[in-house]
Amino acid sequence: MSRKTLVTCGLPYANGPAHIGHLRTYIPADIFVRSLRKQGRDTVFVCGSDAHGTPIVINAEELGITPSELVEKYHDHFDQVFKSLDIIFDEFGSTESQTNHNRTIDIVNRLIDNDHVFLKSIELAYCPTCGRFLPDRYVEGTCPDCGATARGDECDQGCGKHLEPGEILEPVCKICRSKAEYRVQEHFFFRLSDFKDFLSDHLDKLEGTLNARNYALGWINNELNDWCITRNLEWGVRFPDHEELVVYVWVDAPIGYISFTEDWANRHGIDWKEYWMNPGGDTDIIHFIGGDIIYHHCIFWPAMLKGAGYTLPRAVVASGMVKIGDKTFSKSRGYVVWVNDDYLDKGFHPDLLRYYLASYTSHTKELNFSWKIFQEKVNNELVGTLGNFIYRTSLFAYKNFGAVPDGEIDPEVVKTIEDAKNSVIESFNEYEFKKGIDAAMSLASFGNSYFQSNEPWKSIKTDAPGAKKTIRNCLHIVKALAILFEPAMPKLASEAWRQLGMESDSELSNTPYDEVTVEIKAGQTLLKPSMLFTKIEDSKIAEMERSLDDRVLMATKKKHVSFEEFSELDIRIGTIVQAEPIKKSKKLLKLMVDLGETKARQIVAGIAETHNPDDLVGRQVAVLANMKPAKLFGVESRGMILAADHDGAILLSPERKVRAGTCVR
RNA sequence: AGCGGGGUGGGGUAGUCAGGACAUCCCGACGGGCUCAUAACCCGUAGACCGAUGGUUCAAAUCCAUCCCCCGCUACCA
Repeated sequence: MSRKTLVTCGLPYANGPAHIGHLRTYIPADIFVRSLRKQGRDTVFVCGSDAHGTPIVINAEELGITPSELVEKYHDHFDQVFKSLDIIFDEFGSTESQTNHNRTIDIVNRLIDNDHVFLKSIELAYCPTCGRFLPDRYVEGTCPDCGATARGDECDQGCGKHLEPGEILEPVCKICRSKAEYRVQEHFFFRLSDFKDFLSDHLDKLEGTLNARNYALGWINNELNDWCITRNLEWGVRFPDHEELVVYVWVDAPIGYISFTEDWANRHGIDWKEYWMNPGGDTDIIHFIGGDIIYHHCIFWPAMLKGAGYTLPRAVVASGMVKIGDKTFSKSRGYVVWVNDDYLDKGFHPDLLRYYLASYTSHTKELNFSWKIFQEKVNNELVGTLGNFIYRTSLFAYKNFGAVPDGEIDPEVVKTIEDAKNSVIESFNEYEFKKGIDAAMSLASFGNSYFQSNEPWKSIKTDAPGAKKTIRNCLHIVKALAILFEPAMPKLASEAWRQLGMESDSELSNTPYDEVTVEIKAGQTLLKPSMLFTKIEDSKIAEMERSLDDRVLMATKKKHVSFEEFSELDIRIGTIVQAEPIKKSKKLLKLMVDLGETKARQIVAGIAETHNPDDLVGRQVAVLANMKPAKLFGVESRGMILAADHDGAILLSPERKVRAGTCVR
């Protein structure tokens, strides 16, 4: 009896649509699952919506709907997107479900019973203006450790450390921007510090990608802070016996992995405990996640499972982030490619995106999305190499024979297919998706080469049996290609399979890898071949690039201002009378500027990288004189020097010398 | 300045954890071939002292140390 495998994907947060960054995790996970099944492994694949947490509450409030309605909307959206891309979960649930609530309560109770939870009074940020406690990401302030601006429950911009409520200094309410205050509250804590030795052990054995393990190992060398696991919120899973508290979203979210398995198992009359309450049993749990939630999956989650007596994951596979034009994805700045609006709705085939995302670079590396490279990969690799080989072979066979001709299968072909198969299996099993796809692609290259060197178009006129043999070999390779490419491109591989006259489409996904060694049946009727892959036109790519540019432009576009509003700005010409660097600062200069006032103004300007202080003295520049005074590097600045912003600062000067203090309008 | 991610032929990228013989693949350049195929495909040529320096080793892109540069976020770009 073979081992059972449970594969999970990090839960999409149900408060916004899917972008291609999400897919970096889900597509490889789906490839992995399909590949396991092709090896005959008993595999379950679950995922679901992350439904709780404050952002959903706030978002729903703004839309005038209930959190539940909002969650349902995006849950359906993700469900549709995943299906469109052939990412097929056995269960796609929601952490809002009753099963998840029950499971969460069970685990929390077990943690309490096992003495891993304690009560403590802490100070919590409370916004007097909004009239509510501000959990997590609605508090902004300073990280107590590194001094960077920290938001939410982690110092996301600075040291990356997880922060407890109340740790952030100088809290500000992010919703209304007013100053928050700390109030004392009683909350429950999970004693993570108890698990240090256990985690050290666990991480040693943890499989998956190195980025996940190394990141986590780095953490457990430091002090492990206990986690506050309750929040003052209405929306979420009620903490046992405490009506006013809800468990922290990072407690009930991963528990979704369990409850989704439960729901799936119950539907199929299977005991879910075989997967989750059977430590040391014959089940492997593998988590696919984005690189941004490694801490939660490698530290917090295993400790929780251990503390509650559940089965631990065997592997954590963390994907690299997706960027656009070297910029981090950002909705607000327009750097985003939506799966529906920008891809599927534009008529692109889902398999092309699957191929591109999985084969562009290593799974753990950053992927810089580019329409241009997407086009290159599709046109050269998919169309030029794979598509062309399949098409030239099928068409030649169909036109000349109408069926699979007879002829001996070449030992060289057998060997090459066997090697490709082994390489594909091994690579996918090691989460090396690019490597696996490249191995399959090199079989297509071999096919082209084989076709070319055997010249069946010549031999058919002089040596019919020779031509038949060549074509049967090529068709045999096509069959192997369909099988090997099915995990990465299920739809197109199935189409190739169908055109070969193999059994029905749906069966390709159940066809084991080993089928590649079974010789294609001579005499099998071939269907009229059609082109599987078509080139993407330059104009289409130009259109996509333009729409991305437009979005960035829209995002940075400023609103109209009235003349009155403009008049609020006091812009004047000033003469620089003194300039000196600010110590310890690379970019800043301290300037004294004559604005026609009795005393020169002290202004700090970020132009040190482009301008030499000595060259500035005597120059006239445009100055925003009523800029609110601020301290930079401890130096007061009372104004702002205006400059064109292009590869550094290009100062604005009047056409000819004017009196200092002359108004600009 | 802090944190994170990178520096491999003209562009992109593999290989770095487990060090080894001509450094991978895609594009681009150049030359040839072929015509079954989606001007495709096949063959060949040129092009990289693997960011720098030092170390470990019989052997380093790969391990160690130091440094430089680029990108992202943040900070002090007022």
